[in-house]
Amino acid sequence: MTRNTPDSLKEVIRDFRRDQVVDVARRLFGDRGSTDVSMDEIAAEAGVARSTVYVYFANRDELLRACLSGLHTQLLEAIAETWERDADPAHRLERLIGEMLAIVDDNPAFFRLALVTQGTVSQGAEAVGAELALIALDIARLIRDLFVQGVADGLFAGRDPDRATSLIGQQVYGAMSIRAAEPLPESRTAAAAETCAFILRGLGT
Amino acid sequence: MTRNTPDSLKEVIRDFRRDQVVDVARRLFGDRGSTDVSMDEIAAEAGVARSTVYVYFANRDELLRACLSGLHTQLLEAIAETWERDADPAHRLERLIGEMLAIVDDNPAFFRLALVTQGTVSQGAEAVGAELALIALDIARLIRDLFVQGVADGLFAGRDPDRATSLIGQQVYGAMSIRAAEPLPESRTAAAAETCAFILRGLGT
DNA sequence: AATCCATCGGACATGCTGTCCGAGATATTG
DNA sequence: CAATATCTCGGACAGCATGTCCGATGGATT
Repeated sequence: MTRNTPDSLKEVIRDFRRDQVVDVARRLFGDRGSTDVSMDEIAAEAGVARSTVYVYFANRDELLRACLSGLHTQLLEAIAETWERDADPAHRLERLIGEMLAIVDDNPAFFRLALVTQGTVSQGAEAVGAELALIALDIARLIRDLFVQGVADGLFAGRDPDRATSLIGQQVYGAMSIRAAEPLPESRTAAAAETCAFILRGLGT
Repeated sequence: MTRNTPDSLKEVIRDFRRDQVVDVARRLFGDRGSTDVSMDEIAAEAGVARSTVYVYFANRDELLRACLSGLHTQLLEAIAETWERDADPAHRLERLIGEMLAIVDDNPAFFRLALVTQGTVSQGAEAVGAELALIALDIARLIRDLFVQGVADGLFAGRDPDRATSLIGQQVYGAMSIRAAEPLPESRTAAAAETCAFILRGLGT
């Protein structure tokens, strides 16, 4: 048992330390565009001993998972912020796409990495895959709600919401992936508008 | 210099041996849904010594590249076969999408792997990325031609072909990626028809 | 002053990659 | 048959990374 420090404070400290390492790792992964960074290097860059990293993360995969988890919250926060501000489905869709693309632009290399890791490329990335699946689920839910509302508003033609969600999701997913791979992507707002218009035409009344 | 065997024959033999190993590797990668298979294992499964594998492939990455290269030719052959058979752009598009999805269905795990590797997840996967980029370029060219022809036929609204290609590519890319991740994808022809119809509406006149 | 605790730094076992080389098998050629 | 070229094998080896472990250190608490 801890003598003096209450457990809650201990957890705060722990989280702080973890974040410290995660930030460094994410930067290195992103810079290099690859998870191929040794734990030695991460530890050195973070200014801690390698063994200390293992105090906070059971292994490499858990560290990677923590990096992606940050992406998740970052995305959800960005969307939530603008979600309530505009009730019009068309605008919401455009905003949603814009925010997603913003995440990509924020760190293309790391995003590419995120997509990549989903497919389980390196050893035991199931945990990472699960993390990504959560994000995808959240987004899919948002898109589905948006579509249903759009149908009610007469913006979209009435069809199976799940199929529509799938089509929209495909387009957005593709747009993000391709943007992440592009060396010099076009203007984000233009790209978002274009993609949004395409979807509206494709599913419109 | 070779005494008896002509160089061309030597190359045939070499290619045959290479294919032998590539087939095994592709199967193992696919089965496991990960490139995390040791060279030992691949060699053992192929029934050759590990050192022999290194006679035919300089390193792991080259082996991986060879695996993806097979995917490339497989895809191009499948498309070429049906490409000339139908001149109508709408049908061509549906065929194209159908063929792409067929590739995915053929070995979802390996295709996921291919997508994944593109992003350079493991050490020195630039070569692999280049291989994938070639495929993407080929497909993009096909799509672009298709679009231009479609505009001439009055099927598509006239707009910047590059942007249109990008939008179509995004949709197809997304459809493939998501299908590869789906445990139980819907009927391939239905999916292809749906995606094609969506694109036609989105870009139609 | 005594004690706790996070961190350090390094040793260690394990596993994989890529290199190298001698031994043996096989087929070709004179 | 004998000589030779060529392929493959199997194992040794160095290098590097991961993950575990533990004694030493130094700062903070009581």
